[in-house]
Amino acid sequence: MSSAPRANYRHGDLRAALLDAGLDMAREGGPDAVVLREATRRAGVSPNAAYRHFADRTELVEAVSDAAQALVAGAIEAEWDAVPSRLSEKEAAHAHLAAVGRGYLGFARDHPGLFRAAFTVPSDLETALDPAKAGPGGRTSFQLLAMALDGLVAVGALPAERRAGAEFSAWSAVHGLAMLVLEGPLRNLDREVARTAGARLIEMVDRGL
Amino acid sequence: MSSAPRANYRHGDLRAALLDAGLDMAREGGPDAVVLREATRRAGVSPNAAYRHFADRTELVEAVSDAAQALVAGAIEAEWDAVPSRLSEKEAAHAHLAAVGRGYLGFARDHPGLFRAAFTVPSDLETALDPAKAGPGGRTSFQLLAMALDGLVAVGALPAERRAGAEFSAWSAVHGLAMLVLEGPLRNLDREVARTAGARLIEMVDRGL
DNA sequence: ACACGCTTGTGTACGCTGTTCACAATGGCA
DNA sequence: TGCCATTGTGAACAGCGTACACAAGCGTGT
Repeated sequence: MSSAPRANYRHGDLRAALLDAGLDMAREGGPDAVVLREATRRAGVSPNAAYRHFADRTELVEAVSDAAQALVAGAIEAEWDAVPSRLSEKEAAHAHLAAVGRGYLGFARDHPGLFRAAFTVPSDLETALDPAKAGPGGRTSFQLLAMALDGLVAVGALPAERRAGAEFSAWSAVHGLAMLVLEGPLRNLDREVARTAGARLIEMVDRGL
Repeated sequence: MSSAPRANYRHGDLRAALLDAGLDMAREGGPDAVVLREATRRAGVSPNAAYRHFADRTELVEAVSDAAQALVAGAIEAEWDAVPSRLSEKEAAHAHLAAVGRGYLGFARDHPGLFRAAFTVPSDLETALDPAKAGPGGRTSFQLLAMALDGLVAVGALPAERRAGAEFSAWSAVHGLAMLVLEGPLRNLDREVARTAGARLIEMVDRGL
């Protein structure tokens, strides 16, 4: 933010500034566009200063990824909360699953660079509960998906014996569409077509799980 | 192949040699590992020689991508051909769809670098019919998927009104799992778990399309 | 047969990247 | 007040993609 040449030798919160710059770059060009030197430049600091806060370029990218994942979780939460409250239990359960899918795909559409930074980078499932990746509501996108699936089981819309591993199937479906459209062979797919493809995909998941 | 310092000033087929080197690098580290200078080094040639055959690094990577897509198509064809011939029409149609999914996921598992090079790179759907991306049987993976879906419609296993755009849903599902496991948050998923997740995913697609 | 000229490979150079090492400023704590 | 761990700086290196000018080889027309 403050691009004025700082008075002090010390920066104040360089780590945050670098992460911020990294997020900006990821927004514009995905994880590969996160370049360490440029981040230090934007923070008004010499290149090597970064190494006091990140061991590596990859460590910076990972921090950016975590932050981006938190943004995704926030987008999903927003869709979740927008589900009308006057639905039957069963309708609500289906609606929540669809909301998770819509939130995921919507974020991918609206913030392609951040989306790719979030999910195309080292950071395994073991740490899917890491609060750093959670949204304002304190839940990660993975946890939100799991909640939706539990809801389906609770109302009898999903047989309990098919619950195990259902996250993987549902997640794969939306993630695949997002990747195909963002950086894959569906890159040039018409925006509106992509949108309806998303809707149809979510139907498939709901029906097929 | 011939690493002996060539006698001639001319190389013979430098383009093929560069592409070959590129494929090797992609095999080991995905599309990002395809580095132009290293390719020329492996071909025993000066860095700039590459520019006589590829305008860009990205053009080299695209050539590698096309070749990798052809390999994927070949893997899918192999699974397709392995479907037992003594099945009922209906069983065969389902089996062919599953074969396409298995071939896709199997290739991703066995050749992660090439898979990513194939599908995570510029090259839009418009050119999905490009023979350069076809397997030995002359069909691209996209065409094979379409054939499987047509087969389902033909035997009445898929309502005709749901046929349109079904490629996107089916493709998204398998592609998503592959990407999550290869370079996403499911990176460290146990190999066997990933395998059963793939099987379950294919069931979901078959049921939900 | 020979010279012309297009194609293909070479050499040098530039700016960019990530990263290392030795050094300097700073501020909190004894 | 003086020490010292922390945080920033400066210079340097190798590797990358790429541009420009030049050289070697081959095909062709006369």
